[in-house]
Amino acid sequence: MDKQATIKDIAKQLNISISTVSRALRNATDVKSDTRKAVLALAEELKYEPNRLAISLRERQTHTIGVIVPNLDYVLSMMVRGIDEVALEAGYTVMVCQSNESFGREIVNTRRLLDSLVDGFIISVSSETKSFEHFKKIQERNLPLVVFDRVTPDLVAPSVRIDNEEGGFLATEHLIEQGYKHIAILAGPKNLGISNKRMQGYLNALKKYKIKKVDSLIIHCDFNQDYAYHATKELLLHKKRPDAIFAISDRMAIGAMLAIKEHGLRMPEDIGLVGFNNEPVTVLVTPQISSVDMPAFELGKAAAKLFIETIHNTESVIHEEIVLRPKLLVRASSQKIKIKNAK
Amino acid sequence: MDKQATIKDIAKQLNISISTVSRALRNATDVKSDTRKAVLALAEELKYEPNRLAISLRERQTHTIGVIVPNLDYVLSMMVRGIDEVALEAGYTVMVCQSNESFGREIVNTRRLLDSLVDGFIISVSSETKSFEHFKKIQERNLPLVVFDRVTPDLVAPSVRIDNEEGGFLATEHLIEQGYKHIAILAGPKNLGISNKRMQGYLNALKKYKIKKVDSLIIHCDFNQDYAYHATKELLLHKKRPDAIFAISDRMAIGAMLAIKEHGLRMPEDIGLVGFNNEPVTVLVTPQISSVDMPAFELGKAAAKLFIETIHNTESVIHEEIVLRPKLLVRASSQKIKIKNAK
DNA sequence: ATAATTTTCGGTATCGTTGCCGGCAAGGTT
DNA sequence: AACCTTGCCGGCAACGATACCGAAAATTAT
Repeated sequence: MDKQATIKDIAKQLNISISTVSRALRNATDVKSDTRKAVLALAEELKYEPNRLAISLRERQTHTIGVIVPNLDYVLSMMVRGIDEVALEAGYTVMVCQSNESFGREIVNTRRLLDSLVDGFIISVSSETKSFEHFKKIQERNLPLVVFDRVTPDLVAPSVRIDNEEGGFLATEHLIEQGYKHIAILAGPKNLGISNKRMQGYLNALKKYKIKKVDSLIIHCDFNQDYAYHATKELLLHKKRPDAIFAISDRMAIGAMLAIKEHGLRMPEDIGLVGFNNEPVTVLVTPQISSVDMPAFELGKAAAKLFIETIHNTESVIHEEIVLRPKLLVRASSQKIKIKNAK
Repeated sequence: MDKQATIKDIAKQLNISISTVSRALRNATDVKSDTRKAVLALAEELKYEPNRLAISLRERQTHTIGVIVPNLDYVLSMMVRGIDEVALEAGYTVMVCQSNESFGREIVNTRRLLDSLVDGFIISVSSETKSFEHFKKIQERNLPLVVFDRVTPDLVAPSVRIDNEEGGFLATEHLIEQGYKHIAILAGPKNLGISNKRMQGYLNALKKYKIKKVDSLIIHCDFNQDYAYHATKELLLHKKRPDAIFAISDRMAIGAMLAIKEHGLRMPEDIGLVGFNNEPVTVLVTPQISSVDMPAFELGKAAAKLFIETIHNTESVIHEEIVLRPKLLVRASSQKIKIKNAK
């Protein structure tokens, strides 16, 4: 049972030609119904399965999508699940690679997937990435490339993301409405578009409410809990410490929360906190953390749909840009003004 | 630039035969150094890349590993990262599929990966799975199959896991030593081996300390937070409620914690709690949850190493079984006896 | 019965690559 | 000078499948 049966085995056993067998298995025409029956019966018996490699080699497509993500945290793994869902439905298999937020690893992954002859890419770029040559190589080969979540203007491609600017705005406006005056922002690396957009929303909100932007309240640090923790500790030592923090990810919000607690401050009374992504952990900690909800699963599905669409319109290059709207979920960490008539 | 250059293009341009080009590119022997130089130069210029499909078709192997996991939560995504790490190093690319804890989905995934002609599988079975025919199909084709984390005796294959029995024992013994008397266990579905093993450890500890097993303290529920929450709520309504709970996963421990808090009980004074996996969330909640540490990344690496080993020893069927040892991390949720001279 | 048509099938090329074999020329050995 | 080695290269087959073309067989028309 070691070797898989091939079309040739069937042909030999039935004493007919290979081409006839092939036709009997796929094409409806050009084959007598008796022979077809015989072929199908034997194929069943031998557990014949067409060899995808051979077909792929001929057709020059593998029905495989290369997906590169910076990591597989809660949000991204939800997105991948969305991608998977749609891709499977459309007859595609997904190869997921993690870049671990490393530029070098991203290049290796791209190369590997190109080698594997995937039919195209769905990508979320690493936070370390500042050059996009490796992705442009994909486009030079005329392979479809969809960017999701972490979108950047440096890479022109169909994309799916949420409106990060609006998300940042919602979070900040909410803090302002709650009466916070000195609102800090924990942003990511300066080259990370997603971070810049959220910060732009933050700035827009300040402007709308005529609050002066204070540079020392704008912190750039790595996109993770530890850095956020240390950045917040420093922030709280300022002579005029912030009375609210908008962290552009929940991971960072958690880091901030730990620092705040260590500093003996109460949330939301002494300091307000809003995160981003609405990860499940936000409702597990005390106080629960307000967060901008990210429709991750839907976003993944949209990305895969856009990919399928792109691959079917190989001729007309479309550069669609899908933008989903985020919404703010207010929780204890930022609700200073108690609601009187709560439902 | 649409089509990738092939060996044939090089041959034509240099007016030499295809085989010579092939030899120039790989084999060191049998080709004049002048011609080799010319070939390499032209290959460089045309950005020649060997077509993996053609090679795979010939060699009958794709250098791809199919990985099927029930989900991509923290623990599993760490394991996948470990697998990825080792696989990449060894020249393999990984295709990750999520079964979403669904039996049907697992079958579809297996079939897809078999179709894609992966060289073998590294699998963690879904909690819903009771029949293993789809996996046995893999073995019938003589493809290497390594099972990790969720191992089951129904599927004979090389495997990597932690000693779940020991983990369960450590957790339970610790609770006993802290003076808890009525220790409940939140276990998973009855067909989930990983759960049964941890429960066996729990029973072993009870036996060692001559504590009678009470059936009403043994709860089977689905492997997630919600079910654990509801199960715990019920548990706490018993006339003789438990004074400690061992949850066989941190997710379930979180569910239990929520129910405990809602019930107005204090941890660790009124009730002790120990989880399993040592997910980061355990130190974010209040009180911090004691947990049995799972060396997830290492386990993933070990699984991939075992896979590589298996694939290189195709002749001698090895059924190695690697067991990593867990260790207990004691935190506030279960530390009733305060340590006097803490460091 | 013969011609015209339709059905059914086999042969061949192709996808891109490599392994095997055989051939030819240059150089070395008796 | 006849033989043998070695270096270098091209042709062919094969991996598994399908598309295309033309031919044989079967059917229909004349």
